[in-house]
Amino acid sequence: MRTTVNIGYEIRGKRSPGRPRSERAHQAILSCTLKFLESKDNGFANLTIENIAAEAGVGKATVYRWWPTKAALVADAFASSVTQKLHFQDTGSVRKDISLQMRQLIKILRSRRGHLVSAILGAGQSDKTLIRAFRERFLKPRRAEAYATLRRGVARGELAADLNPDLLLDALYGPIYMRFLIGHSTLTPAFVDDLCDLVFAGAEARELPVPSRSLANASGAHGAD
Amino acid sequence: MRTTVNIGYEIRGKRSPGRPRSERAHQAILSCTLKFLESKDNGFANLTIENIAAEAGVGKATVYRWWPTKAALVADAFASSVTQKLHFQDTGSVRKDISLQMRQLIKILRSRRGHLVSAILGAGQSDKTLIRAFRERFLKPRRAEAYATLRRGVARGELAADLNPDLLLDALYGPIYMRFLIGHSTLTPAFVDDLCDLVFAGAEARELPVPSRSLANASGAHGAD
DNA sequence: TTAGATTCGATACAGAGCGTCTTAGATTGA
DNA sequence: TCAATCTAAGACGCTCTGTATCGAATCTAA
Repeated sequence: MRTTVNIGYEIRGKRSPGRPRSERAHQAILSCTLKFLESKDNGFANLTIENIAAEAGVGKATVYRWWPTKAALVADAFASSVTQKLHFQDTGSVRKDISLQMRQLIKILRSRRGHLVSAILGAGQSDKTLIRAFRERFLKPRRAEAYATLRRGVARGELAADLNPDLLLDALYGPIYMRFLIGHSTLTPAFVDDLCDLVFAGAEARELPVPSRSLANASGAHGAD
Repeated sequence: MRTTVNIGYEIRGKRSPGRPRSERAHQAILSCTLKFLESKDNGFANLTIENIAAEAGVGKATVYRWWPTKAALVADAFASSVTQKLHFQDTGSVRKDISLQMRQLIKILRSRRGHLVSAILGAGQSDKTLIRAFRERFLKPRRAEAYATLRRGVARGELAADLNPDLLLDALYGPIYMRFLIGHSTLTPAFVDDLCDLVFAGAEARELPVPSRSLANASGAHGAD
């Protein structure tokens, strides 16, 4: 299943004969998919290939040629939209670095882009391709950055060295995703602050910093599915 | 929209004339819906009313008569299946009471019943009726029990009295739901233990127990949607 | 310049499932 | 008995699916 944004032709100057793929059509399809999913009451369920094709001024077969399923299309649209505005700073304080990024995340989740995330995660519950795309293209890169941030905190003695980084990150981000997906309570900056107060209180170093073991190989800490 | 399990007839002995509703058909429909959603690769998306009707040996119109949408049917099926095996004990330790219940929860989520939960939460992302049904019928009753458990902990001086109960509960259960829905890591009893270690460390009382304010009116702490 | 390859937009097609409706029969209270 | 309400079965028009076909367009290679 094709789930990568891959123009497919013109690799090292070589190009197979034939009419080249229309980049205009490609972009129009992804753009219309994003626009559809970001709008108010639309979700994965009522997105139809026919609508997207018509909206993009494209033949239906052109969509099916490049994306075998609706899920693959949405996954690519999501990947092409992943914001670059979600980074960790280096303020000298882990707690500050992370809470700032958490604030950025809830801002995105509460914006129109949030609809896209809930569409992906929602449809992902019955389509493993989608949820995998979310993990690989969204979660994993951000985790990699977070690991680096945590390692800085350990080196500065702010965090316990033997703390499991995935445990800490899930404790911080899990409540955000839970509130986002279940909607039983609001996602506010004050909530982020309180959450950080609570979780970091249990994550602080209680002895002098020692060479980290569990954080040293943090990037390999992803468990199986 | 009808989303309550309501037999509808025979209220206070009064019954309108006409053939009574077939309880056999009613139960067969709910049962087949549950069976379908609990099986391996089935989700809300590929559940069809026609299949359910055929499987239950029931006319399609009989389904539509009682449930206006697929979502209402699934919500009712879910409500009729909500296990009674998910309660909090009173061991004398909040941490123990809650971690035991968390272990029960992950056991359910990892079982066939977990498919039902992910189907509800997944489809709920594009159907507010469903996600509301989950909150009202599953989350809220369990939260009410959890508040009581936390109050006991405050009274015993195990928890800080000024701690927001929803914050603490989201910090504990959010990571479970996140792992369950995103699947980036596993839901094991060891994870529950580590998570409790981390979160309760920040929730412990650091002064003598005082009369609780935020926990006193905990049952009214649910925010807006 | 030409032949072959590949894509394009458009549309036709069969199939699945939707939600409504009709039918004929069953079961109740008045 | 009769009106009311339910039942199972399935016909109906509709939308969307995913595939196939069409002539036109655009590229490489000979």
